[in-house]
Amino acid sequence: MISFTILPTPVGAVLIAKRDGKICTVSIRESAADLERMLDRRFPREERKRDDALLASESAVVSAAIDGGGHVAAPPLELNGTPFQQSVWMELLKIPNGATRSYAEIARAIGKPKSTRAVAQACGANPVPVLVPCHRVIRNDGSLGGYTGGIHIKRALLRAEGVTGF
DNA sequence: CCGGACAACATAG
DNA sequence: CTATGTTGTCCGG
Repeated sequence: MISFTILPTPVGAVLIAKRDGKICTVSIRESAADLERMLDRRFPREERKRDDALLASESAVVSAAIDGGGHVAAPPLELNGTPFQQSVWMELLKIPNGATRSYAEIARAIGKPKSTRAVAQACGANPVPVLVPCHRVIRNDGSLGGYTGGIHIKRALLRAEGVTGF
């Protein structure tokens, strides 16, 4: 059973889904309809129910994070993935609000300095964007790199955190 | 500065 | 096994 909520934000419609008391998905799309479709793909044959009240506190955290300045502790996350992906996501959680890292730095941090590109893939596979700050990972040369759903979202998130120079 | 070639690697199909 | 990608480095223009 998946409980979810949808909230409007400056970067688009955001869906937050919870299962067994932990956040399993955060998704940013143009419209609520796109989000519903995303749920169909990611959780086929899984009972889903919208419950805004249940996800009220999480909504506040995500909204604060998107607007910047939010410093509420991240809620429990359900991070299912390969061992490699999990190590990358754990590393991303260590990046302070307003700071950035390069893909190469993350690769070094997890002990696999040559896996920079694989790190980028793991970022793209992050099921919980915003809460796991994959948007704080940029290129070595200072350019933004890419972002699932569009770099405009990545730009907006970074700018909201006060990151400059891009 | 800009484009092209290529190395390196986890994942998906 | 092959293709791909949120990279990085090197080499010519």
